Amino acid sequence: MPNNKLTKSEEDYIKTIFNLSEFGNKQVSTNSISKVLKIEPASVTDMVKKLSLKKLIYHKKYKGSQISKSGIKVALQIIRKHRLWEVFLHEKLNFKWDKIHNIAEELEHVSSNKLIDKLDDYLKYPKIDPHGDPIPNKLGVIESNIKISLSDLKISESGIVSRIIKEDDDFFKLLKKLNIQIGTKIKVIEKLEFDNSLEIIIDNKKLLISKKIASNIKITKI
Amino acid sequence: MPNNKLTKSEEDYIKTIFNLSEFGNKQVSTNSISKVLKIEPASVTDMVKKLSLKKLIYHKKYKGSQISKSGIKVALQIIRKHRLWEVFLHEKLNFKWDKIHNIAEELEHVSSNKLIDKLDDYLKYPKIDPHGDPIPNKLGVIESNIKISLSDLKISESGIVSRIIKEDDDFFKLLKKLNIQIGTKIKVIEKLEFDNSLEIIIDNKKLLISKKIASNIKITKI
DNA sequence: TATTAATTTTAGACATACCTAAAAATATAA
DNA sequence: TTATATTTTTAGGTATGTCTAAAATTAATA
Repeated sequence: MPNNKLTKSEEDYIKTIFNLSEFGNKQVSTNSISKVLKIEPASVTDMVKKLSLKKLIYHKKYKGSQISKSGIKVALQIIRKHRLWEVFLHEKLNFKWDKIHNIAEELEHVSSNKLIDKLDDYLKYPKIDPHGDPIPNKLGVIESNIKISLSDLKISESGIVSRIIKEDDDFFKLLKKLNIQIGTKIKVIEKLEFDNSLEIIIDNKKLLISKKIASNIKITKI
Repeated sequence: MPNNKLTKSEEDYIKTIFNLSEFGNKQVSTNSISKVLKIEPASVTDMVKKLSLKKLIYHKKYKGSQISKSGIKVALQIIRKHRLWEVFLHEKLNFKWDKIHNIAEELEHVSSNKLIDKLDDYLKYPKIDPHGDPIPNKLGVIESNIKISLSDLKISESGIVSRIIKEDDDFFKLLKKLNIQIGTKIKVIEKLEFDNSLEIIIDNKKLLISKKIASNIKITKI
């Protein structure tokens, strides 16, 4: 049974809980939601109760929240809208990739499904958004095994190295020196405006790599 | 002094008051706003007081409301957004012209001015929307062109439909049924004394339309 | 002009989505 | 394991934007 139309607030909570839950597997604490949305924990408790009544999440007092199947469905549709709008803003309106998030944050709450499907068609069914994040299809399915360039990871996102593009001994040597190989876990902590270099963390050690290096490394987002 | 960001509700009221005021010249009654927005008169009174405090309208108890200069400015920007989105929906996403109004109604409240200016550029600065309504530019200026009401056409005169006044899905549907849209050529062949209905010819077919319908259709005389 | 009708406003309520302060439950540390 | 700290919830409050019912004002009509 499809739920009634959700408010912008409800949608924001569902999206946040989904994002914090790592695809629905983890319990999400009231405090963590509070921090992401910058809303006081007491208010989060209120909303979490409400969403629980609507069966979009499960919630037990003092025990955190877990997103439900129908909650995941809703979340994926919001994420789909967000990312499709990001593609539009970037590709058609020529917004820089770091300027599109806030605008998409507003557009994602426009309700018409017909609109988003037509937009999807117009954009030729893109699989990833300008940040490299995968776009769920109409049914909420995310194509798995999507690999994106390390240089497309956003700040504070992580991934596992899954492919090296440039097949070249010198490049391999360089990577070895940096302790980067297939399977290495990498987290991006900063992107320098100056030359697009990435500051990353590997095994708790910070290092700086150029955009060129990063764009020759494919990773699977985690 | 630019006002703080307005809520969706406030924007809806301002737009409505502007539309009812015929470019700021007329007093607008509480009841007429109530009817357009489908909100009870008592609630309209509340909001009208609030907008008056913000100097977007002038309001005297029991005497109706008049939109102020800054109110007009705000209204024109909302209308600009609405109509640019309509062009986008129609031209880029291939929505039928009678389906776009409600979606644009939501999109017009997305706040970014940068967004709307880039959209304007992307659409190549259109002058009219799919309903034939003029689109204010960034500064709120509307390029004028002389249009008269279909109901003011005389017997045996013809014109091209250039604008639909009443923006309402039911009315759009009716027009579609009658095969009337922007660009349709209409000739008036009779005006009935009985109720001021017009007998007109479209594509060599005669039909009868009420005065009310005719007065909501603007045409350019040919 | 006096009465009736219509419009507009006031008064009091309600839902939503937030807040603060304090209490309750859980987690951590001595 | 008890004391302390942290997290979460409850309780009560606020602003926004709506409502209904009734009072005030203005307009229409007999």
